[in-house]
Amino acid sequence: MSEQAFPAIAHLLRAYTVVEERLSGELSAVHGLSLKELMLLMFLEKATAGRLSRVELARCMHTSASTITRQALPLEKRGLVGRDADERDARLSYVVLTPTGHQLVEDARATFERSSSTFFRDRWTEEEIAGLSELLGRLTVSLPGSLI
Amino acid sequence: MSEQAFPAIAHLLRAYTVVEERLSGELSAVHGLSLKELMLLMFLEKATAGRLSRVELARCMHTSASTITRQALPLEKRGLVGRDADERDARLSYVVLTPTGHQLVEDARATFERSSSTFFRDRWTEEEIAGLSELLGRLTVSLPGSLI
DNA sequence: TCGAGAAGCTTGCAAATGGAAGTAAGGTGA
DNA sequence: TCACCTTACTTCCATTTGCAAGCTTCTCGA
Repeated sequence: MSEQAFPAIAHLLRAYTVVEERLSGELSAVHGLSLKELMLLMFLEKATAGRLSRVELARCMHTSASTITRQALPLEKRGLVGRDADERDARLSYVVLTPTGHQLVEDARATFERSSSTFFRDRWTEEEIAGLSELLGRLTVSLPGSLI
Repeated sequence: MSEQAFPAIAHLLRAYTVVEERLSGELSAVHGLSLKELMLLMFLEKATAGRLSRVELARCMHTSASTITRQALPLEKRGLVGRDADERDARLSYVVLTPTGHQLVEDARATFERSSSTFFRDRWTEEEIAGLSELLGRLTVSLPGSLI
């Protein structure tokens, strides 16, 4: 059993709350999007044809299907996503990125990137940031839902 | 602006959801505690005299005072924490760890440590885990609420 | 001493979320 | 073909949480 695992995980939990707080505030102020809404849109952008079924989205976001149903509703009302039916399987209803949504993702991603880099402004070399990214990526390498 | 900041933060967000999911499940099954409840108890254990006021706890947990009020209630009913008044300031009501609570924290911390180490079971050297811990610690070094 | 403002805590209300249940549709084996 | 099961999605209910409002107590300056 690792000696360093506990402090590493404890730091991860604390780092998350801080990162989530700052990113959410910035995104909400600049684009009127919550962090989770942007994540949803970015998963759509990354998907082929810019669309995913609701269960696929739930798996990407590590959340429940009912949450996706409700998170997509306000995005649909804002015209950022649409609703596509599958020709073969009438159970499926895809969430599809609209051109408006695509544009907003591009803008919000820039905000995300700018805000992300502020966490590392002081005393971080590019190699250290890349190292952190690589280590964190290894923690989740086998799981669905990567945006990278 | 850093090139690697975005992937690093994206990985951090994803790693958190996975870690939180597994830790919460394990702690809930073994000790009937949520992850946040255990964090609260561990902050008390770390504090001098095993007690903190509700606003101090809120700052440690990066949450609101009302949340602390409500999170402490079930712990109080289970006899894990008690309620202490301040002799000087009648506004303050400390949350104080009971002997029962202290024992449970010890047990649950062992579960936490064992579960934490499972994330690193494959292909991680002790140096890499320590490196990840150090980098994540640097992200939050200036903020309150460290358990380390 | 007294009044204004700040601080600590609790409560009411609204929003987000997960799980269970319900509905509709697809797949499968006899 | 047709029961039976599974899957996708939605809705209901309970839980968690933050913010605003309210109450009590403390502090500070006139």
